[in-house]
Amino acid sequence: MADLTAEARRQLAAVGPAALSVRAVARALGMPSSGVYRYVASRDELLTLLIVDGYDSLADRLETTAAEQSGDGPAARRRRFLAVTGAVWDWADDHPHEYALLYGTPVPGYAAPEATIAPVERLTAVLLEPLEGLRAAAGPAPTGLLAADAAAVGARFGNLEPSTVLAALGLWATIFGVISLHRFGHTHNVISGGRDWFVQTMEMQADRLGLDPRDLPS
Amino acid sequence: MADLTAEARRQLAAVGPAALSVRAVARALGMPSSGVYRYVASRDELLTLLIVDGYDSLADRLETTAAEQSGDGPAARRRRFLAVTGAVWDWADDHPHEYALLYGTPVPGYAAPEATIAPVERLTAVLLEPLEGLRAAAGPAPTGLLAADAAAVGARFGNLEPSTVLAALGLWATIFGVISLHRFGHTHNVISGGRDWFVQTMEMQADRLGLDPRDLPS
DNA sequence: TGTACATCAGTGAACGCGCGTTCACTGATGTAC
DNA sequence: TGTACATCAGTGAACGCGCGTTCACTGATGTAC
Repeated sequence: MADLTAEARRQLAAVGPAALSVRAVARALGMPSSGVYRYVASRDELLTLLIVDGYDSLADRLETTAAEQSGDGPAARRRRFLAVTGAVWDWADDHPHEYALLYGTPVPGYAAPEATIAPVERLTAVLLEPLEGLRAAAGPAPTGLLAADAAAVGARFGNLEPSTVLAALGLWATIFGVISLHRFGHTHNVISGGRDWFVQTMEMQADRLGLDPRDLPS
Repeated sequence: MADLTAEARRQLAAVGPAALSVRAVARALGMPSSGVYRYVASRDELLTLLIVDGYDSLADRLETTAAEQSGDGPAARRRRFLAVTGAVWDWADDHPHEYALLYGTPVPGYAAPEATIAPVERLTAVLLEPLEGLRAAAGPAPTGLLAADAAAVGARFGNLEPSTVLAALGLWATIFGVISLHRFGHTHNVISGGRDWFVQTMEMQADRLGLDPRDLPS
């Protein structure tokens, strides 16, 4: 079973989610294609396994990065914020097909299973943590339906204010927007240093969110 | 030929880019599958046609929206900015599969052809136009490799300052980040009113970019 | 310690499917003299 | 005005492919008495 997921991961990295086939995985395992069905009910279930696996891999990386940049002051929070967001970029760079599987076009007819909830929460938690306690300059409070959504998210993750949640949702979109535009080919002939763009955009976001800019190296 | 692209568009809207097949299009046209090859050299070329078509469709919509919101003052610019960005959301909402084709995972082994350059420039122009002349509060200037990129983009589209271009690139990422996260299923159980989120995020962006908030209806 | 039986990992053949693409062709339309 | 020829849109059969999935099975491993 471990061999199966390991091989599926390898195939995914090699050919991408769309071209991943049960038969190819079985072939690489030296097994008839039917053998895979002892472990997995369908191709969709195999993909689900890989999706959960991907979120876990990304969350692991971010948690490790956050732990390396621990500290309580505002400067440490800013440093951690930049390190963690940068780690998202780097993970996507190291795992382009996994990134596409998680954040690209969903496979048709596929509905995210419950199994993804837990690792996604880990992700959210580690991305939001540096923003805890922020109240200044985060921007306007959400209104309408969004106010309730923001309050719910804020309560679930470290008691963030609704205005901070709204700002954080914008940050969320910006992180994955920059990475997706880059990974999916929209920056060709526009931006030469993709990571520079990401980093400088994240610094802008840190300023916007009111993360302390003082006491930074260089 | 017009029938062909029209039918291909219809198929795309119905089944999505991944499932679009030469044979299905031919079938719908009451033609043997080989007939399509008189007009198109391969499935890839058909997809390219649809991509260019998609960009044109989106650019048309944005240009129309911009024209409806013409005017020169700062308030008009802000109104236009919000209308045009909102039109991106609405277009994606009306053409989910086209959106996925343009901004989702690229089809494997596919390289954007030159034919997409022109419509993408139209898009860029209409999105950047409301930002012309902005200098205040747009944020820091880009550094390193990105400075040259930003200068080039700024010169090509209405003489924007590098700092404005950097801010605009962040805007670009935010627009498509919000829409992609929403369209690709990441806001389930998080955000109930997708368009509200988009609109309020765009208002935040307008503030951030220094687009005049005065004189707005309500 | 030895036998009987159940469990379970893996086998191999087969199913039906739809796909992209090639190829030699037919028959109608249009043009040139 | 009439004939000869070229162009070209569309035809139909066939190619080889890899896919997901089912099904009845074999043979080894482990457990119970």
